[in-house]
Amino acid sequence: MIIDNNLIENLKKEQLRLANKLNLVKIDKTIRDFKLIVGIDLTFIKENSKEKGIVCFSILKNNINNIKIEYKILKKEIKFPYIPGLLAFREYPLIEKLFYILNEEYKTELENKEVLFFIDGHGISHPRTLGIASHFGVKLNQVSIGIAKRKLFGYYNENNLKTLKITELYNNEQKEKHLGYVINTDLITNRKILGSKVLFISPGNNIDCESSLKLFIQMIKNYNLVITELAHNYLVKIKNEQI
DNA sequence: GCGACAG
DNA sequence: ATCTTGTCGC
Ligand SMILES: [Mg+2]
Repeated sequence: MIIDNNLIENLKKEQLRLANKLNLVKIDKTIRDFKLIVGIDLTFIKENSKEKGIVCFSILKNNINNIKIEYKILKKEIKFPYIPGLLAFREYPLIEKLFYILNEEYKTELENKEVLFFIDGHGISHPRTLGIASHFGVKLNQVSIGIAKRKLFGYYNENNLKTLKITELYNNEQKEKHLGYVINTDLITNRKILGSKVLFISPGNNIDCESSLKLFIQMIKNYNLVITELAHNYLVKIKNEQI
């Protein structure tokens, strides 16, 4: 696929248009109040000299005294390249397809926003406050949070991260806009998460920074897992199996 | 012009 | 993200 500057500019405008619809609000619910927690990640393969993406939803079903995890995957050709800041245009179309399959099974829960989505990538911690987690949350009007392993955009205090194991991420040195948090995984667990010692947590949509952090930590404390990591590991597994 | 730059 | 051998640490 050939990407000219004109297309890039139009896609950036599309991001600004979607960013106007962001709804960054406090959520008083705890992690246990959500019927489902869904982790989203993708992997890529070459098949018949075509690049294909495989998306995985890891779905934690939180019934009373009964926690179950199931997986859904979908494979499709991907034509759009990876461009920093435009990740959603590569990965979101496939995510959306699997979302509509999920919607057949959990229509009510999704309509009532009783599903919490964690997406591998940034939320509002993005040059136009529209990382893939926000793109997803705005287009589908769902509650979403971004979990990224590396910084894309913003400023934070390295010393605070080192000493406090957590620090806030802002759009600039003047701290005009709070975009999320940078966490050293030592804060919550003694292991790396998704192969990383540092994670960037930011709101996708229908949630604010503080609630995003709260629910992320509650997920780890209550269920002893990071849901996007389950999706990631599942993809690694099926990739190794099919040869 | 140069560095930064999710997955 | 993917490719990919040896190598370091528990
Ligand atoms: Mg990923």
